[in-house]
Order: sequence, then structure tokens, then C-alpha cells
Amino acid sequence: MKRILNVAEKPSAARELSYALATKQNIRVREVGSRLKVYEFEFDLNRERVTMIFSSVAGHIKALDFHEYYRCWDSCDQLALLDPSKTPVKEYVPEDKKFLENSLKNEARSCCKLFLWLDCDSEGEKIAYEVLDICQQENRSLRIPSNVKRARFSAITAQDARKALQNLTTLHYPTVSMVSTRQEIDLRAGAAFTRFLTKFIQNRFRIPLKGDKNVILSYGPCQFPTLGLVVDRLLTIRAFQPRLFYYLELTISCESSYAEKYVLTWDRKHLFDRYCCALLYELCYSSLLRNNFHTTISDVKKTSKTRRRPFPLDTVELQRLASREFNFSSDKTMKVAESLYSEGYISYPRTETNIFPSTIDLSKLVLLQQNDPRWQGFVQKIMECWSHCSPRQGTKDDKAHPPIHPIKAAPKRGFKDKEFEAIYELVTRRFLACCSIDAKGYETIITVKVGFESFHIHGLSIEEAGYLQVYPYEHWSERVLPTEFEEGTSVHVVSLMMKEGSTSAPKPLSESDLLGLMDKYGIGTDATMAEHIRKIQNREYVTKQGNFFYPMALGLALVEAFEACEAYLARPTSRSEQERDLRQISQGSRDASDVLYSALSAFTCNLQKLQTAKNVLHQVFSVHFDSI
DNA sequence: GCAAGGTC
Repeated sequence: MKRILNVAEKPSAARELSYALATKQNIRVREVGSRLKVYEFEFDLNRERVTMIFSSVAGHIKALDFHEYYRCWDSCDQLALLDPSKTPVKEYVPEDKKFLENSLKNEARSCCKLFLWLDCDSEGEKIAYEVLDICQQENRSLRIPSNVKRARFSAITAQDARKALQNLTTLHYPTVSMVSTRQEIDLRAGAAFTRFLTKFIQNRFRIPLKGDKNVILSYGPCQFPTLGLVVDRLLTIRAFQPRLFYYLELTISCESSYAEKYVLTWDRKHLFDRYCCALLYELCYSSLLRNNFHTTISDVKKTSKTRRRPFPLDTVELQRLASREFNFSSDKTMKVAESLYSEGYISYPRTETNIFPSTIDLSKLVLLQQNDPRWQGFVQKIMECWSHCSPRQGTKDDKAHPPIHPIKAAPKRGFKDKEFEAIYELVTRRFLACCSIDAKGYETIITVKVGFESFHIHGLSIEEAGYLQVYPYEHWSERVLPTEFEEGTSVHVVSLMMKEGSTSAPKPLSESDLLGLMDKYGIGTDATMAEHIRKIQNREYVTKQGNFFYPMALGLALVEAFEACEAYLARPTSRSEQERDLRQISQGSRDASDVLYSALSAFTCNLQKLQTAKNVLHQVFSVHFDSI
């Protein structure tokens, strides 16, 4: 019987795809060493009975680095690292991936076809190419294009897996070279600038670091813009000039009960001109005097309001929520989420998708939660109106993983670890909220005129709490205004005051803010954002106090120095500009070599600026550090 | 001793 080798990006995908395609009794599981399982089953492929061999890798199987000689920091000038003709790079299989390489070669020997089931994103395309390359070394028949197929799926479900087999395609080489180009640019720029900066600081300044670490001033095309965001906020705060403003505040009560008081907001909000505000106050006050501190309600507006249920949960949103609600670092959130995933409680936690695929059986997932006392009543409600509710569609789809959702009920006695409990509860509540209905209410805006000035107050009554019943992370506060507040009703004025306030500086960035900005500017991916944030903390560029990030002397000096030298690598847009150029490779509108050279020449230009302005660098660092 | 991207 023909044997076909299938390779997935990670062990769990190989397992799930195998069980999606085969019948359970049919599957044989082979252990390769202690770290890899290979699944085998018979399958009818286009009316032909074949044996499917399903194996996996664990992310990239190859790494990129300079040739040995140039790995030494003194081997060459840093500018040479940005020149492919002077410093060649090579791909290799790292030691800890050798067992995967050997296993792939072993399986490839006995198979006549190769199906590449790697994740359907650009990294997956490149990993597929790495797998193909290794298999071809061992089995020449896999060099014949028709023997190699790419399986593309939008979710790991039985339906999608079968559909992928019906529509096998070929590897998309422009995407492969886009990823290779990104790897090479990042490696070269990272090494060149890191070596330059580190060597510059050595023997010039004393940099005291915690725990006697060696000073490394790393540059990376993601870590620098992230640092730039933190520094930028501090500079905004420092430059902030508070401004005094003045406003009127009107307090009223109903005729029937003087005890209930309502504070109304001035329609003009506030004025920066004190005299102008005082004049308006006088005018209002004399009007009140004339009317014996009574006025009438001039307008009542009632509008229905909807508060929409949240989108399905993606990684960045999970990190932001956990940071906001539990003060977890994004790093910690991911560690906990990964453990929950590997223990089978939640779906794959690294996803950019906030749209549930149509092939997923949501009601089954909701029913799994029906015995949990925290939300069993709510599950009942969802099921009662199931026919007319379906989650909102988000806007992002990575074509690989569904939004994060629970796939198993929590253990009866709860999780041992509080952090596990918190993340599981958050994921589940969010999921139930998605499957629920919008909250609905009535907003009432009441307007009162005093002289020519208007004041208003908002009231809100919630008619249908919907998803809010299961989702405590959002608040919609109800404020009930007396029913006697109708147009023309006379009200008693308790007080009219002129008050003073001051504009305030923005707060430093919280972790949630930082993640939001990184997402906005396309710095890093869902899986790496937490890592970049951790890295700039480990390098002591920034520090986190409470939930706020502050630049440290090193971070501040670095950004100042780069700006002073007109090397704008810490600007938030620098990464997305690079990504934009790279995308042109996968779209086929530009040659990879063209993009590589133009990116590297831009980096060369920036490095030269720093090299020729060492006196500027020296000056900036000497403000923050002692010379040696 | 250096990056960012996968994944464990």
C-alpha cells in the first residue's frame, strides 16, 4: 500500500488532524524517542486505499545564523554584517531539533508522497519549505513536484481537514522567500547594531546592572520601537503643561423630594477663561434669583442604547484583559494559557482570529459548561434562545486557529492554582458572553435651562442585561432618574457653583496600553509581543512599577542618542514599514533580493550615522552615566 | 554575548 507522509507544525495538530481524518479504532500511535508521536492509519484518498503517516515538527526546524567565522564579535566591522557579500549566513538544524530532522528523514524514506499540513500563515509556509528540504535530501522522488502537496485549512476540524485533502495545493514560494528575507534582515541588523552599541559602551561608561549581568545593548527591530513607545509617553508627560479650566455645576432636586439631589453637567463643559465663566455664572445666578431658585425641564430625550457583546477572544485581547483585570504580565498570562491548553482545558492560545469558523459546534462547547455553578443559570438562558444567537464576527483571521475558547469543563474542585482559575474563568466567561446577546437599555437625557445656559444629566435604565450577566469585566452603570422629570416639570435648584479644574497629563503606559499600541503599529506577533516586553525589561531599558512602564536611564539614553543622530529606529512605524515592503515579496510585486538590499542599505546608512557621531552618543550617555 | 519567528 502507498504510504504518504503528512507533517503538521506541532504535536497537537498532528494528533487532532489524525483523529479528524481517521476513525478512532483505525489509528496506531508510534512513539519516536520520548518527545514525538507518529500517527498511522489507512485512508481512502481519491478511491485509493493508502497509509497516512502523520508526524509533526515544533515550529521552525531550521535556524539562521552567520557562518561560524563571523559569529565572533571581533571578526569584522559591524557594517560588514549588513553586507551579504562580505558575511554569508546559513541555515542549519540546531542540536535540539536534530531528533525531528532524523525522524523526518526516517519517515520520508518509506513514503512516496509528502503532504504539508503546517499552519496556514506565512511562517507555516516557510516551515513547510524547511520540512520539504529535509525530506528531499533523503527521498529523491519527493523532488518531483507532483509528489508534494500543501494542505490548507482554516480550522483543525474534521470538515476542514477533509476539505483540505480535496483541494491540495502547492507551496507558495513567494511567501517562503518573504519569511527568509525577514529572517536575514532581522539577523543582520540585530547583530550589527547590538555589537556596535555594546562595544561603544564598554570601556566608556559604567553601567550598573542588577545581578552583575554583562552589559549588552541589544538592538532589535521589534524591541526598539517597543522601547520607543515607552519613552515617548514619558516625554509627553514631562512636556505636559497643565491648564486651569472653569465650569458651572447645577444641582437640582424634584419638587416632591428635596432629599434626592441630581448634579447636572454644563453643556459648555468647561471654559479656560475665568472671567468669561464668572460672567456667565453671574447671569445664571441672577436668573435663578428672579425665579426663586426654580426652573423647568426644557427637554427630555429618550433613546434606546445597545451595548454589544464582545468579539471572540484572540491572544492580544486575552493578554490585555488579564493585565487589566488581574494585573498579570502578558508573559505570565501566556504561560498559564499554554498550560491550560496542554492540559486540554482551552483551545490553542496563540491566535489572531476573532471569528469562529462555521464548522465549529458552539452549542456543544456551551453545554460543556452547564454544570459549573458559576454560570450554569446563564448557560440555560443561552440554550433557550440558541436559534437566534450567534457570535459576532470579528475582523481578524489567521486561517490557522479559532478564537480562544474552553474545550473542557473546569475540574469539579477547581484548579489548584489561582492563576489557572483566573485565566480559565476569563476565557470561559468571554466565550459565554460571545454566544449570548447584546445588552439593551434606555438612555434619558434631561436638559434644564438657566438663563441662556443649558445643563444636562444622563440616566440609564437597563432592560436586558444580556451578556453582562456573565461578563463582569465590563460595567454599564444604571442611573435611574425620577419619572416625574418630564418636559415642563418644575424643579428646585439646590445650588449653582462655579468650579475649577485642571487638565492632567496622560498616565504612563500600562501593559494593556503597550500591547494595544504594539498591535496597532504591527510590532511583533501575538506569540512574541510578550517576549519583546520582557526583553526590554531584562535589558533594563524599561521598568515596570505597579502596572506602569517607565523608561530607565539606558532606555532613555538609547532613544535620545538615536534621535540625536537622526537614526529613527525607535519610532513606532519603523517595523510596519519593513513589514509592508516584505509583503510585496509574497504578493509577487517585488524581488526578494531587491527588498533585502534596500532594507540593508537603509540600516547601513543608519549605522554609519551612529558611527560618525560617536561624540553625540558620548554626550547623550554622559548625561545619564559616569565615564570610566 | 547579537534578532524575530515558530513551538515545548
